[in-house]
Amino acid sequence: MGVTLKEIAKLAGVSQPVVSAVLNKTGGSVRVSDAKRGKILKLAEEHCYVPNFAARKLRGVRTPTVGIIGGGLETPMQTVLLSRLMREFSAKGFFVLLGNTEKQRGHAALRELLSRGIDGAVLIGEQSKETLNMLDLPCVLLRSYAPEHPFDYDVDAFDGIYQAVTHLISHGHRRIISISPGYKKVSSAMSQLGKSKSNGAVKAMADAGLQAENLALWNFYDGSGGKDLLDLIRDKGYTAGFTGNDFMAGRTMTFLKSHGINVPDDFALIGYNGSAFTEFTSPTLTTVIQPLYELAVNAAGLLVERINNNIKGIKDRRSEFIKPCLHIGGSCGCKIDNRNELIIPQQESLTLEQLV
Amino acid sequence: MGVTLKEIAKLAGVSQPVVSAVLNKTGGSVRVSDAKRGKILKLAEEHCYVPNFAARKLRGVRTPTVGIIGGGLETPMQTVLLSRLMREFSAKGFFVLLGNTEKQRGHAALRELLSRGIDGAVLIGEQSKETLNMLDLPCVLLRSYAPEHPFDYDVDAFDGIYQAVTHLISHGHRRIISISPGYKKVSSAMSQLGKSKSNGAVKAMADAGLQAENLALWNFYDGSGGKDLLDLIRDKGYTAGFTGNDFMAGRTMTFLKSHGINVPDDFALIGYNGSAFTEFTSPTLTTVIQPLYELAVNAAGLLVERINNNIKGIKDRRSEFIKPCLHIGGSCGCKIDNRNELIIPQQESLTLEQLV
DNA sequence: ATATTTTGATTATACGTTAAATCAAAAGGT
DNA sequence: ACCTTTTGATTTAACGTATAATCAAAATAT
Repeated sequence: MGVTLKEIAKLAGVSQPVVSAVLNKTGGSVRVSDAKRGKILKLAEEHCYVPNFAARKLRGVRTPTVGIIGGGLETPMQTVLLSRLMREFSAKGFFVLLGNTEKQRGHAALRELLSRGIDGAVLIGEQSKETLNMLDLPCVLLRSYAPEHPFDYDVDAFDGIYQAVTHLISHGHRRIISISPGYKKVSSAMSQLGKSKSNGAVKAMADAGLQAENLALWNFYDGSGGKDLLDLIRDKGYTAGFTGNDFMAGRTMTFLKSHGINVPDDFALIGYNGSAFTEFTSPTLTTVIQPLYELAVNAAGLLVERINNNIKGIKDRRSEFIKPCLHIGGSCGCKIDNRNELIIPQQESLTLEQLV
Repeated sequence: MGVTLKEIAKLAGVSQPVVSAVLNKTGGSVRVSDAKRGKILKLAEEHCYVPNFAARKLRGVRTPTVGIIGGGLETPMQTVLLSRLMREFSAKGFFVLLGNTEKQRGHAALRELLSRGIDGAVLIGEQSKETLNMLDLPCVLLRSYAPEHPFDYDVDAFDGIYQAVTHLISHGHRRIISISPGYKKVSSAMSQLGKSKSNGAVKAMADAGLQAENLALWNFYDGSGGKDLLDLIRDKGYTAGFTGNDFMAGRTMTFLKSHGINVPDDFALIGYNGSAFTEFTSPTLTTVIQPLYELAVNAAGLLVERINNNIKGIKDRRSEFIKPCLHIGGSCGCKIDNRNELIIPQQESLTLEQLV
């Protein structure tokens, strides 16, 4: 490790607390002459003194730090959320520790962060009972997916799909396909999310007086090469659909086009997420924008508030759903203006996906 | 903070080192009876004992940890690199600390990580002299952009653009436009990257016997609404171009199409990055895939090697460029097959951008 | 000239952990 | 019965830092 206070003290010919006092400006009842102060500062600079975090921490010096568990970097949306959370905490003066959720279970990741002395934690996704029990510190739970699971903020996926399906119905569609990742290969957390979305679709159909059988489910990962989807469209009278994410929507559009099925005239499609690339499909993709920015801002604000007021544990959750926003493109059948000017984003408003 | 060894010791009616010995299995010359061992383990479990990281660290217990500086989450490509680095380090048993580069200068971020006791660091992008001087620990420098700046691995942006331009020339194009972010609003690091790319383009032109004036530069952010670009294409005989990233390429395609300029017949276009969405443009976008995976794997491997062999400081850099790969789509004029099967990615091979 | 304050420092202590050194008692060997 | 080994612990010390407590000398006050 680096040079210590004691070593600098020896070089400067003073005792160690003097050095500590100089470098911290504060320093209790220790006073020091200007001559020695200068000497010490110079030596510290020369030897690249960096305070030993462990020692300070042990001593009780607080370095505002929060941990984030479960917000992996595997998907773009996770990344966006994580990025925004980090920016928020950074702006509020907190250092952020990311739990290694790659190999470790959420539980082990939490232990790791706890041992490093976090002041609070954001937990993303469903957590085990074991993990929840250990949460004797200020924390915020996000995106639990499961209604019975405690949470503070979550994207209202139910409403997102409700909006999408209602919109498709408003275009006159009566038989609609849910194109989803299915339950075969996804995590239990995602299947909970899938359930919320399904419920949203069912409710939208019911509110429009449509029977449940008018809502078909097709598993994007069924491995049939899309044959079943074609059957639904050509033979069973389904005229619209929505997908679990924009990528699936893009792939589906490409597939349908290659089979002569025109989007949106023959089949209307709505994606999910609000990925930046939805403007590049032909037609542009109508999509459900997840309010991740608001989610991150709320989460960071709430956690800092709880840290400041020392509110520990997982009681008294907010249980607040944030509504997504339907972003209209051309894939749902809406008429949209053709731009003939180059749209250049302002530097200030560049979103994550728009940059390099 | 949580419960301490001393507290558990008191509850168990033993001295504190006994508890330490039980919970660490190792424990020096301390021996302990099975009865007390059980009692202690039970108490630790009940009280959710988590070792104090600061105290262990101070005591000299090594927890393999690396820091990453400058790999922000602002752009998708940064994210991809970061994600892959984290996965690599995680797999090798290292905890990863991300420097908060949002507000802090790289220098302050490094101090922060150093104080937290990292065993090594990956530094992404150009670093200040001050930062480089402080690097008295195992480290790997990535993506310096500036040739005079020390680095271990970098994407060969020169070659990437060389490949792109050479490819355009092979399609018969003689006058080519570099559509770049320009120098107005980008960081100095990016302008260095821009220089490398420019040099690659110039070299490709020269190798094909084309004069420099056949290479036009157009600043995507010039605010002209694309007028100058249209002039270049309609009046000055430019028939092809390449962009600084895929997003700019997508926007450019949309713009050209709205003005009746057909891609690739009227104007051939190649993007940069290898973003997943390039398959969704019409025609699909030919792009330069950055070898970020290889970059991350190499970087992680080298850093761990340097940590293990205790190779400190910034001497003896690898200075190795990794070549990008030109991914052919339809925007450059190549004939590509029309798929009529739905392409479903296998779960195992899902790339970052393909998931939700 | 003596008492008091101010200045400029030193010594001591504690944070929680680990490991070495030490120690008492029980068990085993002759 | 006495020496040796083994078992099961306790006490001590150290990591680097920050602060309280202490102290000596110089400056100031009375």
